[in-house]
Amino acid sequence: MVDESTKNRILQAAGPIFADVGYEHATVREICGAADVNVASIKYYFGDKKNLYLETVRQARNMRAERYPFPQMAAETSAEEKLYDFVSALLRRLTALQAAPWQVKLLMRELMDPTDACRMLVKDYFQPMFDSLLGVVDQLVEGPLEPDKRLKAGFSIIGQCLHYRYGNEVVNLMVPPEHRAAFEVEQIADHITRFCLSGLRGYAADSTKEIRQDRGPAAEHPSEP
Amino acid sequence: MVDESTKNRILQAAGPIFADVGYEHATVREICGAADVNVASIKYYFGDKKNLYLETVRQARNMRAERYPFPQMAAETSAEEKLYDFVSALLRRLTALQAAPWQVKLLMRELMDPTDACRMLVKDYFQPMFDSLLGVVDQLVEGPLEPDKRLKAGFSIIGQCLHYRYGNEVVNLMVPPEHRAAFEVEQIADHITRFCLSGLRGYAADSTKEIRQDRGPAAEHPSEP
DNA sequence: CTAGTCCTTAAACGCTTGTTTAATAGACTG
DNA sequence: CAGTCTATTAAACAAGCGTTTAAGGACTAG
Repeated sequence: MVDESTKNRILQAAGPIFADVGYEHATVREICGAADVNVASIKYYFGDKKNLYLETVRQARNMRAERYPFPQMAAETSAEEKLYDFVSALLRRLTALQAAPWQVKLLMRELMDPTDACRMLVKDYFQPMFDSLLGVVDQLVEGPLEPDKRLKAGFSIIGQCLHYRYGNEVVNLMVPPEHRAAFEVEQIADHITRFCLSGLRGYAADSTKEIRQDRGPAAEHPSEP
Repeated sequence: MVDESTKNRILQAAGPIFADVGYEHATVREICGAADVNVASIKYYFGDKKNLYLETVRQARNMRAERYPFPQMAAETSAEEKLYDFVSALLRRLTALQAAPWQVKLLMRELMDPTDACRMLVKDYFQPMFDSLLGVVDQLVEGPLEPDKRLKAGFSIIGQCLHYRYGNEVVNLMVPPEHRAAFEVEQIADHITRFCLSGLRGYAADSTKEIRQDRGPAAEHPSEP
């Protein structure tokens, strides 16, 4: 049933390895060892390592795309609930990344540190998610939002989520052990959702108010050396 | 005046290189070339490459620490204004990172991808910033916040800022060119500040309201393969 | 002057990397 | 059967890496 061809065995072996250690740290010898294949096969089937990586990313994208045509939310679900679902699903994917399938790991790697032409597919993998999020945002504010504000609101939401992945190390250092229990996915999702809901509500409202009193360009840090 | 000793020349040369290309991609030969010094000097003065890196990070931290005892805000400044200043300063540091001094680049690198024992100094470099932010948060909400909520609020704020660095590539891909102009530091800072202000205001208020109606553990994505 | 310490040097070592070669075996074809 | 194309192999290649060696120069102290 499964494709046991040499070429495919290489791809199957390369996926998890690239996902775990990244392009640079992955060696063709390790990949070929895992695939139980001679090193020369890479030249034979893929030309070189870079090309193998590209095909691996492509494969990961396709596998995910057919597995997840991003979750359709029922129309009757409230926008608030949709937001929570989005946030919680994203958080879950990000923080459970340790145990995530290699396809997700690999795509995340590309998201954080895009290589070459792959950013094209980063785009067509993540854009749909983002658009669906923006749809929820639209429902949450009364009246249409200017396009750039719409985008910024979206970034604010996913920024808060992604921080628990990007800044994972730092978060752990800053949360004292006795409060560690309050940082489970559900509770973080709950916080972010509330924060964003009330953030969005007040958002359009006071868009006129000035934050800073006029005191010149002060409060700037001294210029860098 | 300046320390022209061989050891110091190596450190001066190593800093920008590690900052630019990271530990792995930096080669001792390149560093020694830049310092105009023999490769063996690294063994002589630092033992090995890893140790040189450690001393370089240490040096960067010290230089920044004496340059920036994190900005004291005047007591009469409003909390709203303080928040804006914080956000805008952080954004500026992050997005102007292209031209940032190597010390900042290097420390950021450690923040995003901590190596070994260095996370200790990641902590004592960033914790003070974070604490000062939490102080501002305290002023912005009426009544004391539970400790974990306080932390989460802080993470929400810096998460939104950091996203413009971490997700820089993706942001650029998702912002169409005609709205690019609306993504200058001031405007992003303005957005984030407003979003957080109204987020924080409503935050404590509706902490009782349930977001999700009870419909079981649904809306979960299908389990990963 | 001599001995000893500190520093610097060119060269090589040993290892790993991606890539390539050339030989081989098998399957299919005319 | 001879010939050709496909697939696979062990081995070597060339380049880069961090590290080490051993020798010698420059200087100071006895």
